Amino acid sequence: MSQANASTPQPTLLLVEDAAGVYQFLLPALSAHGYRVQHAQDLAQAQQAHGFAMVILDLGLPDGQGEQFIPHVRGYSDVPILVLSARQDELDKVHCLNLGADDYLMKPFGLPELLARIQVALRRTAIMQMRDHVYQHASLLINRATGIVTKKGEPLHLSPIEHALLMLLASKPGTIFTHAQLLAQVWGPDYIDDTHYLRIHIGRLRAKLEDEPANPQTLLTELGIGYRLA
Amino acid sequence: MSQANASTPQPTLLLVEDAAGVYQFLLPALSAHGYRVQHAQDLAQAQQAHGFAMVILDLGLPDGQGEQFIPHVRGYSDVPILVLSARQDELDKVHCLNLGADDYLMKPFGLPELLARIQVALRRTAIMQMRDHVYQHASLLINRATGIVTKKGEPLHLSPIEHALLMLLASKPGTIFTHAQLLAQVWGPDYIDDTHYLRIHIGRLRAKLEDEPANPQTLLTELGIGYRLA
DNA sequence: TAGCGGTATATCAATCGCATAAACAAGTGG
DNA sequence: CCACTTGTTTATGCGATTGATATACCGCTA
Repeated sequence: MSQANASTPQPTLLLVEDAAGVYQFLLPALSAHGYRVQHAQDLAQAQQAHGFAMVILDLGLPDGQGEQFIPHVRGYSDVPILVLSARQDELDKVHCLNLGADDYLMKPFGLPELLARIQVALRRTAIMQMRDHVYQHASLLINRATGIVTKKGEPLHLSPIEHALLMLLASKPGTIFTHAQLLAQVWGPDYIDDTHYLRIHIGRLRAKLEDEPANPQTLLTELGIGYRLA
Repeated sequence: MSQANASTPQPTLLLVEDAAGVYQFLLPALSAHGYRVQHAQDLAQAQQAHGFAMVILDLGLPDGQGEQFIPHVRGYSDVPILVLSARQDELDKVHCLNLGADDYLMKPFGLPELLARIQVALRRTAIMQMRDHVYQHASLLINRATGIVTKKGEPLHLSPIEHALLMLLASKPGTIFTHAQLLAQVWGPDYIDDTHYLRIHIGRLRAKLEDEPANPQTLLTELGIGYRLA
């Protein structure tokens, strides 16, 4: 797998590492693989860092203070935390993982494994972010961030009301939205009784985004309750 | 961190493991920590599995076929994959991680570490966040957040009254709701004496969500008082 | 064993809610 | 000014849901 790509800039890693022997090796190695790296040599520096996409934390810091950094980060962020340690104690592993770390790599480790595990962590967060922004069902794709809706790769053109309806439903796929909720959100609070509007526009939406509009697989009716996305 | 809690069911794990010595140890251990486990002894079985929240894959299968399961799963799902292996080869680790695995644990490993890494994977996929909203009993799942009810993984279709009744009962599982409470909430205050409505619709609910409707295990009668969820 | 209160099930017709079509009004851009 | 898109209204057919009635059940007691 290629590590770097001109059109997809790599994220920044925060390397918390006090041992010169380690960071003098890791810093150029990570850079060589396309990562930008912030380096902190102690907790104070680490706590001032910002803008990083993941943390590589060496527990070799004195007094076991390194572990404290895990809940500290977790207090404000969900970025992946990969712990490096020379300790062989399994309980220490479990402790760190339960504190909120995502991975724990024991020294000595090979650079390929470290790179692979960094990739895993970044890939996982990328998937989660995509999941937050993209809804997919069959050949239908809804990008909530951009508002773009495509079917079989072709962009769909939706009217403002259709768009608002679909975005609302896609904001919580699977969740049933009641008629009143949809009407209030899309048309306004005064329209919560005009369910016939809803039927018409749901019908038009289905005509555009269902393979068989008469047999909806994506935009589903909850009889007597409302609608939801599959 | 507590592993199990009667009212907050754990997700299902798919354990792909052919060695009896391993699964005879892992199956009860995982169950004891509150996980439901599907067990597949070979790839064919594994590929037929569905409904699991994560995969624990032992690479001990013959011909290195275990690795093939990783891209297979990735073809349709982002569920976490944790690989177990006796191989000490670092390249093998890197290979699996690059194929899409989320973690790689070398034998011998301790149960606490395995459990911690399972927790990490599930935490990452945010499945744990759903727990507060989900009621489970036997194969019945009620997601209060989405309003979706499934039995053995298949979504159940409920009528509006059935839905309202069940959601009300599921709002406080175990609590007895009197006939009057249910009638007032679902039908309206004028109907608190029409207990026969209740009987009919409880019966219809049971027909849909009980294994043996004639012998209810989930939606229970409190004679002379009302109904409750187990 | 029959009777009783409370509960469960079956059947069926009336009703309700939904999807669709068609027609019309309003707005937009060329 | 016209063609086109979008939003609203009305009407109709269909299927699911509901509630009424009748009947069956179950545990208990006399």
